[in-house]
Amino acid sequence: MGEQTRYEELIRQFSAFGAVKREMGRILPGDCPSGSAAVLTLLARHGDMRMSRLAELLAVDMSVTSRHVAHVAERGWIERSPDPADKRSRILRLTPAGLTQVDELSLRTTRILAERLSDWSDDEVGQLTRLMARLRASFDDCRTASVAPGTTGNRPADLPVLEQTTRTPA
Amino acid sequence: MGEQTRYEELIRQFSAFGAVKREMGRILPGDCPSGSAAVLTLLARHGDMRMSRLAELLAVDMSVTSRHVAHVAERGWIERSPDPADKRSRILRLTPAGLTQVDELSLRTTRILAERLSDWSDDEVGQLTRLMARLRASFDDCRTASVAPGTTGNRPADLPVLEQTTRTPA
DNA sequence: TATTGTTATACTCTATAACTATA
DNA sequence: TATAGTTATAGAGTATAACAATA
Repeated sequence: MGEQTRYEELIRQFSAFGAVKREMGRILPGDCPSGSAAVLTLLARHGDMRMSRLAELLAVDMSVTSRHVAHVAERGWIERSPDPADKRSRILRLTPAGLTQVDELSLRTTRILAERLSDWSDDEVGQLTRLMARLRASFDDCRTASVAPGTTGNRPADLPVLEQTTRTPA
Repeated sequence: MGEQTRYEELIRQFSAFGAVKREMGRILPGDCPSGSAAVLTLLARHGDMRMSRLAELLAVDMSVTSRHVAHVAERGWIERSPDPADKRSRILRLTPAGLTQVDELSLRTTRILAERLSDWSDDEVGQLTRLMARLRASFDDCRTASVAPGTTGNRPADLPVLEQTTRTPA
């Protein structure tokens, strides 16, 4: 029973998180919605990559990735060059203009967080970051585990090996 | 510089949280999408209320609330009775069928969390819950603060007075 | 035959604005 | 005149399925 209640409270916070997400979205540049911002940010962090890898990092279907990528390509923020190793694939690369856009995004999001979380300690920000990373990992693990061994399921490839802190992954 | 990096990592987790949200959404009943589920859950938790109060708790525009409410009303999960005190308003109340639906939702969401978070300690679940609640409060506070004093901005009325733990709200 | 990527279609959530009824 | 709520419209994100090109 206590377990049930505990999860229900967590679920309520999941639902309420949408308000935070929307608030963050409001400060984005007009022609760079959250989908585009995610593409640019991941390319800046992980470097050049193929569509399929980006879809994996975004954890969305490749059709969705394709649309986001088309949007940022139209604005000159990325280039799509053919992959010499596999002519079906395209290599995505951030352009100088794209890098500028990434800096702008970083500036805006950092600014709003610094404002909203002004009374949070460094440790608290770190705790939330770590727990949310672990939450995603917990969901990813289950997904890959149920995809059937051998299949190319989505891996939590973005996770920079964050310590599991209190517990070992069993 | 370290502050910038810290926030950027948190933002990345915000973005990645969408995958968790979508995964949770997949296990909902076909005719009860997340918007409807949120309405039912809030009514079960807080009791009868008016549209405006529900919009406040959902932290979305009342036009959005109106649509969600219409959806659950069409399915017989809630009743809308006129407010004797103000004929413009309607009082929303969960029906027995609505309560059954809430139980079903609770069952499904609790089950998936118990599965995915099987290796989380009670303390870790509590920490994440508390930090996400505080995150929302931090964003809500700023919003009400900038709405201009006296205006009816959205209050964090859902927050069950969770302890601010490490720090006092200043 | 399987995989990479694109496109068409459809659904959900959201906000803005116009509108009705009541305060 | 201001507020509670509804509805119309538009924009963003996502998934499924059909399709093209290549492996």
